[in-house]
Amino acid sequence: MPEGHTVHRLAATFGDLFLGSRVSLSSPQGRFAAGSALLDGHVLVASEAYGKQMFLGFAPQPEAVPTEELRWLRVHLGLYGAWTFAGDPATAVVHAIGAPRKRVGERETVLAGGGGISSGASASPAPGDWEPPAPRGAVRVRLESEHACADLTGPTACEVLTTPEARAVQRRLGPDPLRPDSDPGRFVEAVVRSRSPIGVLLMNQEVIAGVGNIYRAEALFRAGQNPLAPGITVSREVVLDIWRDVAELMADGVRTGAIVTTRPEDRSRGEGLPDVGAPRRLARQNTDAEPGAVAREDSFYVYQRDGLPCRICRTPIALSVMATRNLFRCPTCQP
DNA sequence: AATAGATGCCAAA
DNA sequence: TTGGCCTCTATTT
Repeated sequence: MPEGHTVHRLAATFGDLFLGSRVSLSSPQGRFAAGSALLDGHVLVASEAYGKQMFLGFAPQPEAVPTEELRWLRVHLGLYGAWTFAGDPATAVVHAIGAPRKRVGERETVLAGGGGISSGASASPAPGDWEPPAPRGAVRVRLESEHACADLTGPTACEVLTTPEARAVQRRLGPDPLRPDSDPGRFVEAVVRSRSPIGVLLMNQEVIAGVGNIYRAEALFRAGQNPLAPGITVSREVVLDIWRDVAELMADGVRTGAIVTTRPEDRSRGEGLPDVGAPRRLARQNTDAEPGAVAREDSFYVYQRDGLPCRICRTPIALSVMATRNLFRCPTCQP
């Protein structure tokens, strides 16, 4: 269950692991057999994220190929999609999973050896002898190089596109706060010209690309903004502040692999506030066990904290539904 | 064993 | 607004 920060990490991971390498593609599950065949044996020459979508560029040979002639694998993880990586022991440790999967001990690392999640006992093979682990579950696509492999499960979109087709997809997306070339003004104008609630606009990928349900809820809380307010009623200044805040939060997310929107002083473990309670459902963070990582129950102001007291004013967090998704809000702090 | 639910999104009504 | 899709995990029976 990724928002944009996860996809940007994934694109970076593919760059680390496969850029410049010839890769084989297969579809262990079978549902992407035709697409895999189109790219099988090609060289990865580009790895990019636009909002929640990742584009991997392939060329038939390593020699320079005009951009117009590349083939692109477009992957959108949707709600459940995930990538898992494995690599030989010599391969640098990298990061990134899509959907959080709480298997004991799982981290954002490349799994050395053939054993999958907890490869454990078996002696590491010599780098040259590395064999990728057997696919686990319904693997739509496997990318495999000499030293690493990546398995995709459960994507909402996975297809091969030409360059113009890929561009057409990208053009329909709003500015992505994680891309340096993005124009905040496009976001601001789209919001202040719309009668839709700002809580809907933030989830609209044509308005801003990469924001999902957590960043929506948290950014609106941090702005003290009622999600129901029509965009047209919000000042440009406030909208621009929201852009800047989201950009910073998401950049943190890329760095750490986890969404953390609380300021240290607002976390229950910190000074000051008495324990404000754990959520009843334990959503997962990729970095739970990481030393220094912020615990999941301290990471958010409102997301999945319905019924719990607001960290600032103690009013119970309210839950409703907006744009088909759960919306969390503090009725007092976000009037 | 069965079900609910998840950081998403589309098409049909 | 609703149903459908994709997959896996945690919770409930």
